[in-house]
Amino acid sequence: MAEAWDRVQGRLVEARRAQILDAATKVFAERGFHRATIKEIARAGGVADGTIYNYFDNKKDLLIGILDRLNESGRRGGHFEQGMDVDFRTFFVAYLRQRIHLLWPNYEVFQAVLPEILVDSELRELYYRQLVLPTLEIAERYFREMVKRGEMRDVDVPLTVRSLAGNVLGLLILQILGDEQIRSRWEELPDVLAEIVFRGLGTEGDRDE
Amino acid sequence: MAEAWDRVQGRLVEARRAQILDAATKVFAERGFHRATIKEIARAGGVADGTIYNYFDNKKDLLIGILDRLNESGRRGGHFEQGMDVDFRTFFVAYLRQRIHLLWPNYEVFQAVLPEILVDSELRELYYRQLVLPTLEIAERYFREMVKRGEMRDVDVPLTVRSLAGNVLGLLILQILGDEQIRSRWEELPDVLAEIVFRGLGTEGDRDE
Amino acid sequence: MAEAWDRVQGRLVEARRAQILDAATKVFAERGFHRATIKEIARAGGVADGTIYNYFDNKKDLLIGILDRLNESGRRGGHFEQGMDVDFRTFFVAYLRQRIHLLWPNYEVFQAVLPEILVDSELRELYYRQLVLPTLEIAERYFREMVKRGEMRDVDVPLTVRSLAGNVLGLLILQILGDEQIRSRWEELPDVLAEIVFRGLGTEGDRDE
Amino acid sequence: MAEAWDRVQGRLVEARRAQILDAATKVFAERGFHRATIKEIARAGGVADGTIYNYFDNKKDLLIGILDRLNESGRRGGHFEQGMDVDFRTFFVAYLRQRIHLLWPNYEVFQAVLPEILVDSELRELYYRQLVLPTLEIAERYFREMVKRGEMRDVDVPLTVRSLAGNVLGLLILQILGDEQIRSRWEELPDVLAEIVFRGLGTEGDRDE
DNA sequence: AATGAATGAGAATTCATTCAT
DNA sequence: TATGAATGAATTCTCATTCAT
Repeated sequence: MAEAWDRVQGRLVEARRAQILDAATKVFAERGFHRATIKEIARAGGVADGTIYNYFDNKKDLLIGILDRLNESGRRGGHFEQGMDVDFRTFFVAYLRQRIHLLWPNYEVFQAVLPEILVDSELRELYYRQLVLPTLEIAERYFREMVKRGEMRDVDVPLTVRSLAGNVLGLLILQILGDEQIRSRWEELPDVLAEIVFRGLGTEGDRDE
Repeated sequence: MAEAWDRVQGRLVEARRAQILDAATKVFAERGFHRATIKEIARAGGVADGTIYNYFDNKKDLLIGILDRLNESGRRGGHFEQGMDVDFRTFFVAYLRQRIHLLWPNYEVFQAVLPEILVDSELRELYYRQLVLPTLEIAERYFREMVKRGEMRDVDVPLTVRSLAGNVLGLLILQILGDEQIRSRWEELPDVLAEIVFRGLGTEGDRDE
Repeated sequence: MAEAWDRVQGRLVEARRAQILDAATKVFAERGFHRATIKEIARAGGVADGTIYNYFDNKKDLLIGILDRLNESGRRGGHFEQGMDVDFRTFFVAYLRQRIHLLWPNYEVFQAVLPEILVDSELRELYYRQLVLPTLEIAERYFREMVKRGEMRDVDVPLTVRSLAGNVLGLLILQILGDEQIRSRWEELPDVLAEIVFRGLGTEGDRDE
Repeated sequence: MAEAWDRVQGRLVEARRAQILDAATKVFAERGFHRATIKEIARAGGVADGTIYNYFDNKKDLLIGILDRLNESGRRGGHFEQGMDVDFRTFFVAYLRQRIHLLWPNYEVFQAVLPEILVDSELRELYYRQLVLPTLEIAERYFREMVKRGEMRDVDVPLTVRSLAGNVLGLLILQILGDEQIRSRWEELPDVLAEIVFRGLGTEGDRDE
């Protein structure tokens, strides 16, 4: 009995937390972390100011909450492990497509979270360790495997992986900055990136060096 | 006479503005725009709080001042126009190297400025229009010329250019996030990027499609 | 139920507003609008600084609040309409007495409010339109009626009315300036004013022109 | 020699003081004492901020300077002493006319000075003792003489004098408040006031009581 | 658990005054 | 004497957080 009650309670608490985090994400994205006020978030979430503090310790904790959800949704997204079976290029395009379709429709979450991450060393570490570094490491392992299998040239794996990750991150920022091309054509990005990465920019002559 | 005096005055004003902007850059990078207080900046710059307001209208104006300096130093940096004579790859690596050597030692300026840019639509537009878009457009013109000359494949110029710009921007952010690899090996980035872009990741087989 | 609660809330809000306005009136009168600080007003009202801003938008809004109360208390005061039945002089003295007994014990409110009104064009208009002009216009209508009825000479109604209003206003200012005679004998003012206005200063001879 | 030099110096100093006080009067009238800044006054007077402090101790001293000039110009204006020869009513109208023609064209000076006088007890006393009280006392003496000579009824001299002074003061304030009637018809005021004061408002019947 | 009024620390900004030139 | 840059005390206002109901 008590267990069942606890489970119901837990659900309610989770629902309320989610409701508040949704509101916080929205308001942070629109106004930025510092300009956003607890009052605004409370109103957006349909609760009272004080209620937020029943679920989160303080304002920054809301940001951490958003990061945690990002973390989870990242975990649920496709991973490099699944790409061991198909050939490299096929998988690479599929992975890029999946990532970009995960990021772009939610770029506001990043707009909400990234500025404060860049500014707060605690958040910076949290984000880097929990989200960025794991992804980089998985990619590195996958790339090394690909090199071993002869599906990829013997590139500098760490920097190459960072270049690719940075590429996506940088394009996301151009999107946030309001670039019209990216805003309207982001769905073409996976193919263009794959094209650059696999065929390079140069004409045939360049390949001979 | 009066002219000479005006010139001396102008120098003094410029020197004082620079002194304050240096301090602001430092403090913004360390603490973020919002956490940074005018008092801190004043102390860091060795002036009184009020003195800052003799040179800048308000706190945000300091950020705009930093952006303006960025704009100028960007103008002084090498440009694509200069690359019309040498072959594409040679120029590309040279250009990347120059850019990265301009950005990396000053990545704190970006750490100071970028978060607030992402959050403030006025700054966002200012930064995008004055710094990002012009660079993109010059690069596009250069790329089109290279395609016409047959030195580059007939790629999607706008998205390709944005991919490359985004790549650098994203790597800069990984640096800000504290990535150890980039922090210690950033000087190798131009060559690695060029390698990816010109030779691609794939083995010979990929090139035949 | 909800209604009842709203009513209770409304009462509490009104009480708190009144409490703050009382404090503001006191401090403004003692120190003047500009020298008065929010801190002083808060302390005088027994609330925290921030609480004031839960009830008023800004410092000037406090002054407007005081004016509004003045407006209301003015409305509750006796009016010329009530004087249509009795003869002119009887009513005039009664009206003067009532007005002066309303103003003098609260001359501090005017000391609080008038200086800033004279200086701020927005307040000036607010005060003139909401308090002065309506009174002048009602008086004008009444005077015209009295002229028509033959109870008053055919005087220049607008300027006469302004002269009488100005007379009271000017005496109030002499009171504020600390004039000892007025301070100690203000209760005699209605009769003295009526005497001047009805019998004039001159001896019988003057009346024949 | 030294004397002549001193005299020239004195003139220069007086001229500079006047120049600054003119500027201060203008700016105080436009913006009010507190909103007016030394910078504005300096600019309006064509001098540097610091120069003002070579002639006046502080900001309030500017106001006292304005009051002193008012005092002097008041002394130069016509006085009750001159009215001993002509009959009361003739003199009264002439005096009112002269006063009003002195005050109205310079009502801005009062707008500059009065609000702060009402608020600052030191200025209040200064103004009252140096300007108001002397005038009241001279008028009282004159009125008593008129009563003695049988040219005036045996009125309550102190309050009557204050009523008349207050009348003018109050009308001046209605002018400052922007009353259209007074603004456009102020030149008629002396006659209207005299009419009220000498003939009263009532019809013949009232005079018999 | 939810509420939202009250709190007061903290920050940006203003501006009278000083003083080195 | 005139200047005007520098100063920093003082003030308004904001808003995260608390807590009595």
